[in-house]
Amino acid sequence: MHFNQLNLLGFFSAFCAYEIEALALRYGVRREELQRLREVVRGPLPVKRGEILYRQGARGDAIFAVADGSFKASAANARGQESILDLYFQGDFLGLEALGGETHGCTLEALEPGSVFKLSVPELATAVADVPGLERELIGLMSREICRREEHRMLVGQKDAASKLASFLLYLSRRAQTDGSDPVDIRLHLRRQDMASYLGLATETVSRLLNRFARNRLIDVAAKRIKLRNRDEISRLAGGKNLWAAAALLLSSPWYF
Amino acid sequence: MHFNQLNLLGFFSAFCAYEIEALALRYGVRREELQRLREVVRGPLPVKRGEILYRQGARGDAIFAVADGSFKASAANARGQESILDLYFQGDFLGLEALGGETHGCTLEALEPGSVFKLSVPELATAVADVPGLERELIGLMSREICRREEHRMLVGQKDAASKLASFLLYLSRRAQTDGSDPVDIRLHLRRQDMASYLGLATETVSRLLNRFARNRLIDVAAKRIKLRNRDEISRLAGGKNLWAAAALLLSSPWYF
DNA sequence: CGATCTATTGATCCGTGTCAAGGTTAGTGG
DNA sequence: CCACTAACCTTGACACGGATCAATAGATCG
Repeated sequence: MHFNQLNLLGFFSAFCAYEIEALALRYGVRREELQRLREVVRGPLPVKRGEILYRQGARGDAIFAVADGSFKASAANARGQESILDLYFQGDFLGLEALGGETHGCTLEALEPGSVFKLSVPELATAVADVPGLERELIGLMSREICRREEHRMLVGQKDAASKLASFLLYLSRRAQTDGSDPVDIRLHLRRQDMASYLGLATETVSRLLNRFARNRLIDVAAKRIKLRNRDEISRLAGGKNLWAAAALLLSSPWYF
Repeated sequence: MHFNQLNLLGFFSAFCAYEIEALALRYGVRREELQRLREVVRGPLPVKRGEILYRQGARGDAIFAVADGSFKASAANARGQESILDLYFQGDFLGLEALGGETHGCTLEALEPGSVFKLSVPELATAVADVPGLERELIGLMSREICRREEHRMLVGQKDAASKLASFLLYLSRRAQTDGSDPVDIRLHLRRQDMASYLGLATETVSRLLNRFARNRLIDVAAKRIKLRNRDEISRLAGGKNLWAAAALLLSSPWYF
């Protein structure tokens, strides 16, 4: 058995809806392994808006896969105020940082009604012995998680506020696309305050920028929705002052050849 | 067999210096498993200052463990200029983000003469079948890597430049301590330019701040060395304007009880 | 010992945080 | 269904931190 990023969620869905026999046929997996997995994966469990999946400091006894909806990870920073560390959408796995046996470093809250699959960590740990390829799949998940977070780190590292916001919009669009949602008319259940925190900006700056973008016909802003109208211009903003120089430098950098 | 964070590196060191028989006795590991591991781990391999372990875009066909020295991970950002994504010290594992089978997202360069253990990814992938607990150990490594990077993300997310630098100094001190180096007199083979990039600041700002800290008797600055003289004051700076408020809020937050 | 890269220091200016006030939305209870 | 309240968003004025430009001094290396 070998899972991969795209089909794992679909597999979970089928997993809980179908009989073992049908699944074994459909995915070419041995019946005993499936039986074992069914003991580990629970769901899809419905979650309400504002529901907390786990809190900062709690034991990492479960990880979650987002079946539907969106979630925010937040933590109290050194100053004591909440700051948004991460946003999760369909297909993302939550709580991987606690797989090493440590506690959760952040609090996870649902931004809208949705549903998740829940995987108990202790049960997962024993199941890996019975299900070949499962642990390997976990490694793949974590490596992708590292890359996903890396992207956010580069985002908050940007100096220009407009670049940050533009990059953020493009990221949301990309995510919507892979989730099968509309990549142009983006639904986003996030307050300005949360966006600002996620981007490392002040609330007022986000508000000002969104409205400036709207004035310049780059986007349309509505409640809980942002529509991209001029993607090229947004990309240009996201890339910094001159993308051409970047491209030129990239082409001349040694590893490229 | 069960490795853990602290002894894995020591295990590698012993691994390459001793005979299989002696190791099997010392660590209580079966001889066949050791034989298998020896095929995967190479080193310690000496590296020169400025040597590149891998380049951005290269296939992720190996991961490395730092036996000695320090390394910087850099990548060309959207603007085309190099930016420092990460710093690695003794005991850190490099290249984990490529374990999922993807390419390296950054270039890895030695900051000083040192040595590394090299683990071939394809060989590692086959070895996990023979060595129980190895894949599980990899998952632990990656979860810690996620947390380590998270810390950096919070660092670059800080607004105040002095906070960033102070946090950075404390991080270096903490790392030096766990590596058995002097946590007060920190060796650091890093140009101002690289520090600035790592912290998301301008070179001049770093220079000014370091000298301001030195003027205020917080630190002593020498070539490739920084000595912490007033750790309390540095902590205060790192924590933002008032650490007390933060502590109070933390104590009153619901998950704490 | 010059050539090149790196660090320091000063002057200036722009961007964004902060404070303040008013407007809008959402959620609650009568 | 509407009044009421609290939370959220927008907009303006202002100050300040840090980026940027520029020029000099110091370090490093062949």
